Amino acid sequence: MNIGDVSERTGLPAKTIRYYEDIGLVRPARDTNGYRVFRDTDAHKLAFLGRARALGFSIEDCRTLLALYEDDDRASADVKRVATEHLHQIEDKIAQLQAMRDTLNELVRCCAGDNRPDCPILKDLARQ
Amino acid sequence: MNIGDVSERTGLPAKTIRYYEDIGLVRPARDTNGYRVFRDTDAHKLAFLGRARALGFSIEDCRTLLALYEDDDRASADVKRVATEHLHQIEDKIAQLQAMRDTLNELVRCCAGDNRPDCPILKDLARQ
DNA sequence: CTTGACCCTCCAGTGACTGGAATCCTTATC
DNA sequence: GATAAGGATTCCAGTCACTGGAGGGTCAAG
Repeated sequence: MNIGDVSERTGLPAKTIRYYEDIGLVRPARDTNGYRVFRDTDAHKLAFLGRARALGFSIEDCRTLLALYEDDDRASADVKRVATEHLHQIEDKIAQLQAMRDTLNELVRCCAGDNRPDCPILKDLARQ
Repeated sequence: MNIGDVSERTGLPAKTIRYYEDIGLVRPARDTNGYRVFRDTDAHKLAFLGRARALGFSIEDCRTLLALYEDDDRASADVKRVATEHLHQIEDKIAQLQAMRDTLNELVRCCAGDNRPDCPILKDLARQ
């Protein structure tokens, strides 16, 4: 498989796949012409990475998860730890964003949104 | 005021304040020794920026908001537009993160987290 | 005069790509 | 055999909003 095929299969842009090779997440073979040659296991790994990234795991988490995946002697506790930690970060982020949203909602609600200069949003940002 | 004072007043790191000067958000005067000299209006602007950033506005949004703030002939509609657009982006982000959280929660819930290798989290990531 | 707390500039790095230039390889068509 | 399109390669630079660090100048106190 060339990079275009595996890109289509996994939904990852070719650029991203090259980047993943750069940082050592995959190691496709090379054809005599210099083209990358992806085997099924490579495509499989890339699909794994795509799904882990879609769940918001960092590249370093993905590296860890991939290593655990390939380790037949792993403990599921190790996987769970990574996932739980990530889950907490997501929950923190959601809480942060919700706080922003609530404040913004209130400010937007109070703003007339007309052609006069008076604006509670700016007033709030400029409060002493 | 030197940069340390204004940093303490606004809660922004000195590095960040220098960066804001670099990108033209503030233009403090200079003392003969080369030190930045911040007037109250500069400190006030920086506090404004700090609050806008805390609400998640991008630097470019901050630039726009600051310009509107300083324009006595602004229309509050312009401010409201910026804020509403940002609010929508935050809401989208929250929805994304909640979807991730729900999936992760389910996966974590199903994982025994013991010393056996069998793991539904990896199984899900590796699904064909 | 020294010490320590400030301040300065400039450069490089972060995360995870993404865009673009310049070039090479393959395949199909004329 | 020439040519053109499409896909592959590398390498460099840019994104966003800082942040860290090196190497040096300035100031106030003791």
